[in-house]
Amino acid sequence: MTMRGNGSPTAGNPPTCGACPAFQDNLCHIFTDAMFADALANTTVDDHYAPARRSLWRAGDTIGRVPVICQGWAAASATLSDGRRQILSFLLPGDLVSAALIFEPVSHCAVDAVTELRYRAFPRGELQQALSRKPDLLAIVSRISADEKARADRLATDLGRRGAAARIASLILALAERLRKRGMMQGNTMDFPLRQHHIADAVGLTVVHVGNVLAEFRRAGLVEINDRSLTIADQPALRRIADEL
Amino acid sequence: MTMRGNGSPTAGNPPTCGACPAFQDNLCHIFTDAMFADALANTTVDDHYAPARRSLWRAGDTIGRVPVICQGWAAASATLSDGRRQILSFLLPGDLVSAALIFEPVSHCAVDAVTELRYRAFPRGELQQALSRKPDLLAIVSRISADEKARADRLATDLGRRGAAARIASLILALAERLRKRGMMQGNTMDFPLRQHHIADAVGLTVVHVGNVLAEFRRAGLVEINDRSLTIADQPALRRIADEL
DNA sequence: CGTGAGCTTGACTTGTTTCAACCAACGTGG
DNA sequence: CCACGTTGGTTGAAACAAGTCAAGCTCACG
Repeated sequence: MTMRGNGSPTAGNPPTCGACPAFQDNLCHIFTDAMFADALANTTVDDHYAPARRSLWRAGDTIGRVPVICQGWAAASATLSDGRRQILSFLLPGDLVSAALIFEPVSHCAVDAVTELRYRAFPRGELQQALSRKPDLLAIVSRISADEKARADRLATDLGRRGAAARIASLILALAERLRKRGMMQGNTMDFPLRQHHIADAVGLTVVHVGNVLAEFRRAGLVEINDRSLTIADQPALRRIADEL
Repeated sequence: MTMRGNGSPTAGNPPTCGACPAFQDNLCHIFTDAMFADALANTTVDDHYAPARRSLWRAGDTIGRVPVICQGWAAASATLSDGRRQILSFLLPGDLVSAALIFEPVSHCAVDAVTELRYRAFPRGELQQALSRKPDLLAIVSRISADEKARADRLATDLGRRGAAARIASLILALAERLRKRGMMQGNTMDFPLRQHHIADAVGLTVVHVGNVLAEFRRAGLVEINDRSLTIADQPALRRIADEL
């Protein structure tokens, strides 16, 4: 299955996305799910490409279609008036950018490409129709939405009640977990395209402090990071740290 | 409209909740909305009462019906293994405890009564049926769900990227705003049943520090707090603080 | 009258930020 | 080819924000 240029219609083709390996639960990649493939059989689909570091949408932007990440990582974030930034979630291949976009065409946070990125946009109207036709789809979407909410709540408790080391350990473990579900872990190592400033903005710390904690993790033999790849060397210990202070 | 005892069915009665004043948008009190009143016309409804400080549900609990707050305040929170707690949102009269509960019967966070509390529980099955029958209702629920998500994201950015004073000011303003929509503000003053430990758990600080900041606010003439009631004395200044550090 | 929950205040400690300097890798254009 | 700016990472010292510990106070309640 190959990617098409911007806006090229592929009516009749069950829309799939060749970039992502096997998916093991219905939280991911819903639009290529058997049910959706049926519901969206004759819909127009357009694919998009963005280079690393490109801003895709800013808070308040109108998004005509419902985007799904196919390849690469992106970050959804909120920016304060003085420039401070909080990354609210990392978007991985197979992720709907936001479940809310199925119903409302306006993004409430900014989205930036972390790596080179490919995403696919689906027409909102047909999605909604499919949704009201098949209650099963509604269950899936509500599941995705609940999952987003659970992740946001988890982030809030991490930021509010955990120390630096725990937040960072927690982030690493959560990403590993999500990647594993997508079959994107090789043993205990994963592609890790995040810069320290991404991590800092995600866990609410400064870049310098993140660097220190990460160095500490490396010294303690918890993780190894080189060349945009991270391996979890001592998962039990990392998990212990994530649960503690 | 009067309250009934636990579990007493009121079939045929459009379910309303006499405790809450006028509601000005569809985010609140959806179950008494004209559309829902129709959809749920002959459903059984049961009312519940809980004294202040009572725990209603713990994380992971199964909740048979979908609860809506009628009177009083509650807090939804996550608790860490060592007892630290993060309040994820305060539930006000008219609030659905969680939109996710419409689709799944298990709560992913704990809920505690802040004040003496009355809430009403609706049968999930009939709610879902009404939802798939009328697409308008789906729009409303998706709106509520998006709103919950936006609030969670807002909380995360506050906790991750703002200082103590800003977080507290932000909380006060957000509560005032929500109460105003419900017609529960008298000018610039509101009922304010929160203890300092609630605020502390909501903004991710210690009780002592919250006390200090609040004292500072009072000294600066920003707010007045006495006898479980809070009045915003200098809203512009408070707003400025909420946006800054 | 005692008890416990809630608020206030002060002294001290810790975690995190800020500021600054420096290095390595990389791409660009002369 | 080299000089150069940019981006990302590392390290150390000093400043600051928030946490901890502790004591004393009020008030409501039994």
